[in-house]
Amino acid sequence: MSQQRHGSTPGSTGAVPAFPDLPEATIARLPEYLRALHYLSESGSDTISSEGLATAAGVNSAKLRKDLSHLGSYGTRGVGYDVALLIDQIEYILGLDQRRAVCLVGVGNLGHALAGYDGFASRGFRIVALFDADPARIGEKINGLTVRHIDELGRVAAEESLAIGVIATPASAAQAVADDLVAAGVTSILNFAPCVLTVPANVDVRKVDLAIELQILSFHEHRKASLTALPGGRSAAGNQEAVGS
Amino acid sequence: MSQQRHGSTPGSTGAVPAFPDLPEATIARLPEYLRALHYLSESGSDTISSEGLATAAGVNSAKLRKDLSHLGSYGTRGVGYDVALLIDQIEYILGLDQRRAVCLVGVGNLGHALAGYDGFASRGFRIVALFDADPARIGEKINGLTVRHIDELGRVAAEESLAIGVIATPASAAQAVADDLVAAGVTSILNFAPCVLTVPANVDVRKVDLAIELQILSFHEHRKASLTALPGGRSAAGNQEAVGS
DNA sequence: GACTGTGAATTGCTTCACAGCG
DNA sequence: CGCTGTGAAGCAATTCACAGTC
Repeated sequence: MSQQRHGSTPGSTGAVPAFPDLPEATIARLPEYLRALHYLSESGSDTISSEGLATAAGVNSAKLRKDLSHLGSYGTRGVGYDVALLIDQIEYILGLDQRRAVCLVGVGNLGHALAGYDGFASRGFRIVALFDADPARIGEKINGLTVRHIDELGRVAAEESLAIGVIATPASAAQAVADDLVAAGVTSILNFAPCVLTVPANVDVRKVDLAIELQILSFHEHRKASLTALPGGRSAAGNQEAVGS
Repeated sequence: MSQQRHGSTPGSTGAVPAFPDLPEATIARLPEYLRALHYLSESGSDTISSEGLATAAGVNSAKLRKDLSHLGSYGTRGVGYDVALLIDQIEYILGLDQRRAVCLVGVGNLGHALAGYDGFASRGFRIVALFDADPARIGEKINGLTVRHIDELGRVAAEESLAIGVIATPASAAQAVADDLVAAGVTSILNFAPCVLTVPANVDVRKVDLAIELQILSFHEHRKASLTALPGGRSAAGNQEAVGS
């Protein structure tokens, strides 16, 4: 797949494709651009302007251009971006061409839904194993995968070169599961349990807390209500915010 | 991203408790502080230092103190914060004392899980209605609620003073559902569908895209892999990031 | 002495505005 | 002429460091 130069690390001797040093905020938006690009691609667009792509991704065009400029120069002045080329570039940067193996721990209410979510498979990931600690759940089949006991994690991780784990257990179990994942060599964790995880410095954790998202909206409701109660009732708009840090 | 400030309008005459003008970043962290405080409260702590609370919430103490200072002065120098008092304050600011009514549209795979998620009920919300467009799903009972046809949304919204809606439909249906919600008077939307929604300026949208979270982790995996392949193998740590904008 | 609250310094992100290219 | 790529300006969030308070 792609060749690639830019963003060489200070001491890089240039043999290995040095990894571009992207701002976190940009990284968090690349997946959204990718989604928009796939959509445009399916709609038959071969090229797209920064303005058009920005609209499809819900950002403004200056931000989009700056973000993409960090990846290198993949646009054509006077024309726009080549949709297919940009898709390849972003997928390469995100490491999606590798179809990473993901395991899911905790097959309760939410875990069940995640195990059956086809968005993972269609967007670059393979769920390769489901784990739970509850004996009653072991052996259950979900979407072609059998739920195994958490003790088997180490063995499966070795076989599948698991790098990403998803935690969908209750908060009380999450830290122990995170420890198990780390011990099994997992270096990225997506945590749905409402708690903070402690992990070694080389492990990345992202947290999604559904109640927190609602609470943030609740704040804005509260604010809007108190504003309309006031004299200068401006139409007072907050708007589309995407999750990401 | 929300453009546009909140907070007291220039001419506010101050009769109504003017709404504090909090930075977005602070707002997004308040729910996490609240969760940590409830945890500490259950563990029997009556007071907590900024250091202790920061650790429990996964942030550093300077940030926490600055965040809380925006709410007013609820700490005692030399001692720390009163846990119960701070819980009340944050719940008030977030508008959680009102136990807001929430409806959920789309009772598929993910919607099912959300409907059954007790974290909503336990953290300030009442799910009061479930909707779907698929006739086969109408009438189904989940967690004591009956799935209704989306056409009933307007009537239910009026009865329950619905302000928040959750969209868990496929992307193809999401915009139409958003339009219906807006028409029914909903002014805050939590969107799980992988697409950008267009809504009036007074409506807030937050988006959660599960595949995007994994893709961000995938990027970090890719980066870590390419770094360890390089000479100066720094221990290269990114770490705990919470979702929020 | 311990710990909060906060100005000042810093870092990072976004937006502007335009030069440069196709 | 249209549109990208980017320095420079502007803004927001984080961190520092310490004065103020209990």
